Amino acid sequence: MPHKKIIRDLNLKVTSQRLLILEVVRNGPSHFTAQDVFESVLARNPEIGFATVYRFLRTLSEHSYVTEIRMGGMPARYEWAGKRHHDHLTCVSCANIVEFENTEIERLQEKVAKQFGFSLTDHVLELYGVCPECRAKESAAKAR
Amino acid sequence: MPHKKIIRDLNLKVTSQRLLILEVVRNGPSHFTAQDVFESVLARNPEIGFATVYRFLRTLSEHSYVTEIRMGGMPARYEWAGKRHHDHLTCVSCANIVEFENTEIERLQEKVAKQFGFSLTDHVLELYGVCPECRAKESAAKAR
DNA sequence: GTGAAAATGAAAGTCATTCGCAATTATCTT
DNA sequence: AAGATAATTGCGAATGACTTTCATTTTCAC
Repeated sequence: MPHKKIIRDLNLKVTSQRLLILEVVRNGPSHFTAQDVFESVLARNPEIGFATVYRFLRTLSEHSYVTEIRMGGMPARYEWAGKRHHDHLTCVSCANIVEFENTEIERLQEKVAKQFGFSLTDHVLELYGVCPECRAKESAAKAR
Repeated sequence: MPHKKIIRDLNLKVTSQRLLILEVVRNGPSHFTAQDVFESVLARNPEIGFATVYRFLRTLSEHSYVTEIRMGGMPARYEWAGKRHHDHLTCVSCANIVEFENTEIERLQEKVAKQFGFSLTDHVLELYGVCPECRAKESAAKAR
């Protein structure tokens, strides 16, 4: 979908800043913070304010164009929501993020909600661990 | 375990403020924010500082005496970690929290981590939905 | 083109949390 | 039990991630 159409779908005016933000969000790395986006955008247009980036990212996430993940303390991470639903497995040592999907877990979540009479609207599943590379490094360090 | 012993186990000095904080944490509601604790503690000792509560709660959570749950934006919620592991199902409408445990989900999480070669250290699973009471209210409101 | 309404940038404001530090206290040491 | 000593505290100021405000541009429907 062309970027202009996305903006119009949101009932917003098409501005150069919004186009630039979309450009960066869709062509950059898949996980990014508002700060990341702000910096990339700044490089191409030094006249942009970071409030504009925040504002637009918020709007995009409210309309499910991007997914916002807020884990305690640290800045919110975003990602373009085009792809299928998935959760994250994050390395606590190097911050590398792996995406996974597991329909079995999803199904069990629904089941739990139903058990308590809740209608499920959303969920957060974030796994934390040590990735293979960091595990290797750690055992190497221990052997030394 | 007596509160003094808990504090000594942490290699900390036994002070009246730490004892008071433990008192409040262990006898109050099971889920609480630092602000909640601060206010309860203030009622019994008006000479206590906010930072002291935060500092001690942080230490307690670092040593797994309490569990800290930080969801984006809002203040961190804590709970005494004595009980068995569980996750939360939170009502987005009235903020009521239901605890649940599901070993099947836990097992699948381990499996996912193993698939990617990670050793799992931690996880966050928070389900959001509308509780039975709020669902009833909502449909009543709609019918009006 | 024109003008009303929306968007923007810069700066100030929030809010939860953390820090710096001088004054106070708990726990040795003797 | 008194003093030494090192941790702890309360306060206010600092931080960091947003969020809002508002005067000034821009956009776009006519």
